[in-house]
Amino acid sequence: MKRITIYDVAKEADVSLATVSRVINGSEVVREDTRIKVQEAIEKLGYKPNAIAQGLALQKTTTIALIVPEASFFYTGQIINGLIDVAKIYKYNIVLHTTTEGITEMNDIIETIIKSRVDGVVIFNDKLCKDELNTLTRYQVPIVVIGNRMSDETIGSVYVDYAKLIYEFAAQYLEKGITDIALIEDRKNPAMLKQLNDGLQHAMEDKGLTFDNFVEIPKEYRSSYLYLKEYFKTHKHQLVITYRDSQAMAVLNSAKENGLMIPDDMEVVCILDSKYNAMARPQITGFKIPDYDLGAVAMRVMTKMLKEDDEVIDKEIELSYIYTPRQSTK
Amino acid sequence: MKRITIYDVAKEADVSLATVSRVINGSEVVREDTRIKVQEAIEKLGYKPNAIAQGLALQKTTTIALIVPEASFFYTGQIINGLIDVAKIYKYNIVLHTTTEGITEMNDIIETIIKSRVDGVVIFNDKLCKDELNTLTRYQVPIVVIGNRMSDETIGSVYVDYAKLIYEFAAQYLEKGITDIALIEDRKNPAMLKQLNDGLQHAMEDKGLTFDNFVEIPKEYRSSYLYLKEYFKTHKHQLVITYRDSQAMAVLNSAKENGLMIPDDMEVVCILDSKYNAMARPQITGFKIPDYDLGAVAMRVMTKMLKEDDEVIDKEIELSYIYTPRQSTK
DNA sequence: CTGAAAGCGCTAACAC
DNA sequence: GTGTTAGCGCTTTCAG
Repeated sequence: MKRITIYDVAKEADVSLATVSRVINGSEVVREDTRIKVQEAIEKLGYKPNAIAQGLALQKTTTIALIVPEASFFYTGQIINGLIDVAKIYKYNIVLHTTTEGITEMNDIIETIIKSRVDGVVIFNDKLCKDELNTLTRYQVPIVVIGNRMSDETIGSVYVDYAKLIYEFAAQYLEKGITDIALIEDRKNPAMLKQLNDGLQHAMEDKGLTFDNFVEIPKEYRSSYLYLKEYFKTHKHQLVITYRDSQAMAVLNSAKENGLMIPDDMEVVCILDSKYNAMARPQITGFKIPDYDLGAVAMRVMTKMLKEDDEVIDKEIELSYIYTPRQSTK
Repeated sequence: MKRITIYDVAKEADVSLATVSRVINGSEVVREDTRIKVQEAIEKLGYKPNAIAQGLALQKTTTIALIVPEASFFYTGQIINGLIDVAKIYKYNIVLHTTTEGITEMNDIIETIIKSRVDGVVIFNDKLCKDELNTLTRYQVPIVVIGNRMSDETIGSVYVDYAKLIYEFAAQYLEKGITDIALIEDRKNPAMLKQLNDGLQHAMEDKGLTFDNFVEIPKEYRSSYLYLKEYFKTHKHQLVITYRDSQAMAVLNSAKENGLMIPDDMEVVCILDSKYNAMARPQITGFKIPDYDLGAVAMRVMTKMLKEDDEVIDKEIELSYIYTPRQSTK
């Protein structure tokens, strides 16, 4: 099948290509019968407008780029889902970029993004440097950041205040006299870790204490499980806080196997709740983070930034979490 | 910053735009000093070639579309990771489409894909109809299907033979005289289910038996857990087979709470292994499916199909699984 | 209400 | 080696 263009349709319908263009774009000014004539030609030829050519002519691609660390974590998946679902509503396409360590230079991604002339980019990335944002800004690409609070002429953000989350949570425990609180984490996500650290620190300081119970574990489940199995032979805390579900499970399994009863001997909480937390035994307490909404709202903010009218919009949107107590805390 | 084009660079470097085009595309024929001159102009102006315009001129977009059911399952995530990683090597962009139930019509996706003139599409979708493939084929879009075996002039596929997998597995058990085998599954993925069913049926028939132990459970963990908690009050099998990790865990938890010991009273196996299977207690036996590779190989097949030379390529690629025994089977 | 023509930014013959 | 020019397929004034 030969590539069929607007020109073929024009000939078939015996009108000019301008008219065809008008009916494609739903212009009001076309007379009913010529519209029908054109529609039929389109149908007959199986014509589909070339979005690339449209993009060139209109100087916009109706696609936005999404940068995530990697696609396989449940919450990144959810963010992608949310983002795509609302992108669909506004007819935007999503081109996905991952910043897999060792495989991709962030710079390369930014480079291809600029070349591809996307209308905007949504970034959910942990180690996100100001540099990258700057070059994007230089090329006037609107940005929405997921996870870090910030805003600017062309930057918006959607985030959860983890510092506050952990502060409030820890404060409760400290209030009850429980002060041996440990944070068990790899350093995969420095920005997040900083927030958690700050919040915890803050809570401790309010009680005249200092926080120094940070336990660094390996990045993968298996090795952290083994690591912790050793660790809990000689250590124990009143409360252990982890970030991801797999980390909480490593704690759970290794502690149990060292004879520690959860939650009686030690309480465990996982910041980023997931369905797997409810499948573990004991079920793990967590905070429901609105991951799907982070994506959805980010995309919504993006569409607003992309609209021409200068309606004032809120460029920093904080989403809230829901404490979800289960069996791993008292 | 004004949009800067190849023309600006040409003026700045005092050459024609053809020359600029040549250096952008690494043409050999440019003299060294003019190349440098142009490079400097590009640098100075911060010029980035417009991929849209290139796409128009070259009749190719260097982007391929990926269709998945939804992004949040671990294995879809892995497929995406694999696909993107190799796409990166060949400089392809990935635009991601999800077929979330109720939100998207498959037809709409196909429509936007055709309009966006991607160079190819990779489909990992369960309820994938021949219809959609046909319209894609009609517009001569090369296709690689993940998960179902098929091939054609413009269609390739990468898959795992689940029928064989389950056949071989079940045959072993039947050999030992274990015949009360149940398949516990929702009907989210009919194509997959059919394969499993066929394989199991086949194995049973080889022993002069028939398979009729299909137990349909709800699609979400929580409800299937509750469903099974009732079910195991009055039922019990020698071997239970599930598809996804969450289903296996629902079985595990509900069975345990009904006093069934795993694996002594009942063995459990999960077709699609995941890291969570190793976190459960008892740890769940499964089959490592090369999800990352499914994505990676699919993309590799795609690049081969896209190459001009008519090197004969294998368009049906079967990947293998690895049986991973853990504690939930004897 | 419809058509003619310029332009979006780039590539690829074809000249020179 | 480098420049000229004709597209790639579509949108959008500007006339009529």
